[in-house]
Amino acid sequence: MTDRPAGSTSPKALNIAREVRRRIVEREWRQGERIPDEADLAIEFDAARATVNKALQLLADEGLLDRRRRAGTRVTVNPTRKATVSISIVREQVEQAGMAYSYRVVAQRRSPVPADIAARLALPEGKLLVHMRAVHYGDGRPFQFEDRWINTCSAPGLEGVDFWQLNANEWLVQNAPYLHAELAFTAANADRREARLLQTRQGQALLIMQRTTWNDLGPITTVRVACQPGHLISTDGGYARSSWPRGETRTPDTP
Amino acid sequence: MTDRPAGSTSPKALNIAREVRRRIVEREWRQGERIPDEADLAIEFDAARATVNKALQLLADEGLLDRRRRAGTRVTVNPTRKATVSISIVREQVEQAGMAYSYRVVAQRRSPVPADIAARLALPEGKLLVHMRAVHYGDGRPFQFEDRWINTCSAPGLEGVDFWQLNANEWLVQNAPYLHAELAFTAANADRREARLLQTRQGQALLIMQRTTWNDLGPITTVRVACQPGHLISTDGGYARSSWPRGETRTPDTP
DNA sequence: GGCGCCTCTATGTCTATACTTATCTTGCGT
DNA sequence: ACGCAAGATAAGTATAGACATAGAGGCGCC
Repeated sequence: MTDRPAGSTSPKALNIAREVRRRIVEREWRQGERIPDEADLAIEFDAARATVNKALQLLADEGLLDRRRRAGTRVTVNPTRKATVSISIVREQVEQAGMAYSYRVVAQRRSPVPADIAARLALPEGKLLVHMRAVHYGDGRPFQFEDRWINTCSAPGLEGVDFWQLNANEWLVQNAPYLHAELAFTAANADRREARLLQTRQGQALLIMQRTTWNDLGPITTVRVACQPGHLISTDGGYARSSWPRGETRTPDTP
Repeated sequence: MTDRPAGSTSPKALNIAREVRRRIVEREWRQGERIPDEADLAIEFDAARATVNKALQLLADEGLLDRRRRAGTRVTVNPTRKATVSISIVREQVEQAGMAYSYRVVAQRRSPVPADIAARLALPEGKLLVHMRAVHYGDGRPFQFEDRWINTCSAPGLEGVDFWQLNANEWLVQNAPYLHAELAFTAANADRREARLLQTRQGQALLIMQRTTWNDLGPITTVRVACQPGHLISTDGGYARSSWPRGETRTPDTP
């Protein structure tokens, strides 16, 4: 439905990229081998060098090619492939799953940052930040529990906002675009509070997502999100801008 | 050390991207607002339209801009920002952490695929695949436990390989480049086997990474990796190729 | 032989130009 | 009023040409 990258009618650069990728995957060009230079490929594919360049850059970004000036382009030996995780606001995630979204603030107050959070934010320990805890629900069932610290200094306009009413997540996304973000995943056993708020048992393994954002004024917010048990975070396709079937296209047979 | 993107001597397209990003972050151009078209920006920045295009494409990929033909470019309302996880071979991860890598195969045999794995691979249930379990160690301590299914049909040349000796992970990376990959994270409580192999207690929360790769012949391999307790998977910076000052802009005071 | 300088090459980047394509706008005809 | 077609516009893509620059390889000097 989205599109059918029909192998020949899509943009030329993508066709070239696809063909080069094919040659690598089918081992016509093997790991570590040098491939023809841009000028030659331009002739072969009857394209301008800039177009070939674009295609090869794409594959280099994917991690399939190694390119160096003067040395030429070669197939990566131990490809470090990249996958991208898309972080959208929770409400959208929930609604996209066809559930009704709701949200409850569990606690909110200004308090001094503990050492670990301070370190993460590179702020002096004990500085007063807004600390809040909230639960996001889908169809009334707990979806995520977030424990967030907000640095009002980096989020002008935040003073007058009442997070008991407004969703901090969305307010920040819409009003405090960031320059830099860090994101990490880990797992942890649910403690008493998490178990209660996520309506599960203590000790249950939870996927933890930790996220910190900065702008030019400094750290904006750091949040630790505990996902409902069994929650899955999946990444986009194997190569950038690919438009692989959204998942359900279970190719039924494989000869 | 790495580089000093001195704000003006780096590639023109990146400078433009940086400036546009700044205008968005500092809310000169607000969410939903339409920004000047490429031609105008080209004039303003004294660049060719192609250069501006490149810059804006970059920001669109980051999720900061929404671009549509004829409609122009506007600042995304609810930016869905993307982060990328880099997946390299385990040995490199371990060695990069300054530890000595080792590896032990726990089990390997051909066996019929159970239903869940079959579904994931879109293969008929019961098909004979290579099933193996292995543990990766860093400095002798368990680092990851992997449970892998390999479809020999999609990995020609694999027949003659002895995985009791060779590292499957590396063999596959080097010999079976893929066209498409799926990657997902979740958390699970360690079962008896996992607890034993990872030298932890049963019930310990583990970060689970599930990965499946495909080439044009079909599914190649699917693997479920259980990481050592506390393991953190972190993503690259908030925007592509960013190089945030690794520490000096620590605004020490915030009035 | 080893070190450093020079050269030449393949990629990196930009430009000006042109054409394509999606889609918003306008205006015409009924 | 309404629907539809024509036009205009902004992004998408490609191209030829140019210059910049990293860096591999060769040369010569000591």
